[in-house]
Amino acid sequence: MGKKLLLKDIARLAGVSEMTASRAMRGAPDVSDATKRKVEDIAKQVGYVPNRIAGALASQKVNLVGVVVPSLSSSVFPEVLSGISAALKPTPMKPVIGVTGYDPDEEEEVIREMLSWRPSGLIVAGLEHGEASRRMLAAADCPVVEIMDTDGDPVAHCVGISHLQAGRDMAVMMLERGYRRIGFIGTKMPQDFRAEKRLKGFVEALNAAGVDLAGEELYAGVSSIENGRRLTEQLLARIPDLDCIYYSSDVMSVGAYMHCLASGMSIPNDLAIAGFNSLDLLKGLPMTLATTDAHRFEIGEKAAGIIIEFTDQADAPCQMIRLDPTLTLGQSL
Amino acid sequence: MGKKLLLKDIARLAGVSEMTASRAMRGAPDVSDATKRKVEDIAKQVGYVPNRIAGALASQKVNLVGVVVPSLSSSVFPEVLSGISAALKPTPMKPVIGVTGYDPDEEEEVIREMLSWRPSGLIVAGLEHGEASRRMLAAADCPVVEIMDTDGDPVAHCVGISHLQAGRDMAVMMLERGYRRIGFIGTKMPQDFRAEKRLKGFVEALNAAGVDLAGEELYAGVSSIENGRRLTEQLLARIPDLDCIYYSSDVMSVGAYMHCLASGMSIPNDLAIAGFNSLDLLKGLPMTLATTDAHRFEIGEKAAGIIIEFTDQADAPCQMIRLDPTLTLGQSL
DNA sequence: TGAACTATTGGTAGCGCTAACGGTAGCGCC
DNA sequence: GGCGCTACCGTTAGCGCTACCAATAGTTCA
Repeated sequence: MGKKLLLKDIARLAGVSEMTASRAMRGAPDVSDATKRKVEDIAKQVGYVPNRIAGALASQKVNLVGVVVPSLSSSVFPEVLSGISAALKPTPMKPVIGVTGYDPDEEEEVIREMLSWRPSGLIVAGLEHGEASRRMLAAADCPVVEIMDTDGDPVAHCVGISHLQAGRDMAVMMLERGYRRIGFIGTKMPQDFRAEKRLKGFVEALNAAGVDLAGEELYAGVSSIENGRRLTEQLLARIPDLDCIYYSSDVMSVGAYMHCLASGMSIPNDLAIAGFNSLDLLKGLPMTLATTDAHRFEIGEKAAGIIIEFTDQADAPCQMIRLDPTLTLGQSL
Repeated sequence: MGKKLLLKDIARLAGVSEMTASRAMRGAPDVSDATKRKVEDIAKQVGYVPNRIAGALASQKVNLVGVVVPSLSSSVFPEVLSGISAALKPTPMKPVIGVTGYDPDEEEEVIREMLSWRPSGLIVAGLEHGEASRRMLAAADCPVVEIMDTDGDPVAHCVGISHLQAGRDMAVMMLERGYRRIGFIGTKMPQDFRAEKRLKGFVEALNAAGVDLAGEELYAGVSSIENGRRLTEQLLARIPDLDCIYYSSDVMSVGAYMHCLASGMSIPNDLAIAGFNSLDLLKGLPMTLATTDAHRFEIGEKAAGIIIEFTDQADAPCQMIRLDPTLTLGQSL
């Protein structure tokens, strides 16, 4: 184990002042090439790793961007993260991930934790937060971006799609294709506000056409193929004449597909299905399933872009970027 | 935006010294309940968020555990993370995730970045690292745990399974079931050392029984159902008499299943398949597929346990925890 | 030649918080 | 009263680094 190398140690070894060593390490200007090389060589040789805690405190700069998401287990947020990473690549900033597990209290704690490190920016999924969380976000002295969703009242900048719209679009599409006995299956339902909004928009558009939602299964647990399959079976047992089901996630609609495969039902003749998110999972299936692309990568990219643009521009007017959900019909509708 | 509230501000507002306010905020002892409550109330009221950078520098304590993984897009590492989070729950430590994208240079940078924050511990996936990375890990003045894999020469503590063994076990199983024309399909193949080890053990055990690997597809891209399907088709086109294929991942074997569904092949009669990792993805399929459970959650738990156990016990002897890969036969072999 | 520059280096003073220790008050006890 | 407690609170001195200015040497130019 190391014996705690400090900047002053490598300064001494290099025969320069601490200040010069610091400049050399950071690639700051005003250091001769020779000195810089010497310092760097010595640092590498002895395995010096600068203490950023001290550096950050002294410079009042932390090149980290907090990213607060509810979950990493589906590929939804990892893809948003890819977008963020891609956009941050040419800058010195790095993303730091916090996971809330769809729990508002946990979210509050994660946000507090993030802000306590005084990041250069904060990206938070969703518009729904506890009172304390909202206050912290509003009072943060770094740019804050709320992502994924634009239906609501953002505290700060905002990049996302309208999930109400996504739900409406899907309803219209299903009605157009002639379905009338339509159901909905969702997971994480009290907690996943975006799925709830899709359902709301969906039902709204159905009603506008004089059609009622024929039935729904709302499940508190996670999305999975298994649950998709089980809940589909369950809903069909309750309401056998359904001709179409809208799922809160592609993972669930794949489960439905599996149910149909296993029980010999034909899609879309016996049952039409549609999911949400345009997950990779859908690619490679023998049949393409209807879904909606929420532009996750792009959301991440644009959110990071806002952080980059607004660093040290504290009270700039808040931006709102609304992307269009893109519906794919597939062969399942 | 806030006007930069400092501890001294809330101390003044509460009519106590900075030190007392600090103790109250942190729940340190030697503060009367009345004072503590007063300080906390004021802090909450004005929305004070402590500056942990300063706190960490002063106390030389950072309650963060770095976790360095190659990817978040499959559910492999998120589940390891769950295990880590679960184990850290009762402690004040929190995980911080770094993603390398299977790139050694990126890994070096991520490790350096992590260590520069002086975390309480570091968990790194894999045993293969660049020279500089190894040096940093060896010199780190916090416990370091390498996870997933035990076949190699750990720098530090180590928790994982033997992938050689996993490969061997699967070969033995396939031979037992009577397959002789056996192929392998893998992704991320030069970079994913663990998949490579499984292949090595697999081929070794086949050879030991006098059987040669009948063919293989090694693909540099990512695992996906789509790629599993495509590569299966490709391999079968090249070597039509294969009766069994071992995949580097369950995602890929599901792709194979899709290929069989789409082309009317019967599993395991026309083709037997097996994957790896016992992903959730497999649950809910009309047929259970052979796989091996690598105990990802448990690996995360045990790794975090080591960090907890060895904090401030710098030069303790390195532990090595080897879990047993658990093979599930399913209906596909 | 000397003033005015540029390029490079060093010293000083914190950044915002906490460890460590030093008080002070209140109590019980002999 | 004095001693030894316990409970609480304050003062001092940094943590390891960097911003900011001053200083020095080497050049250029009028």
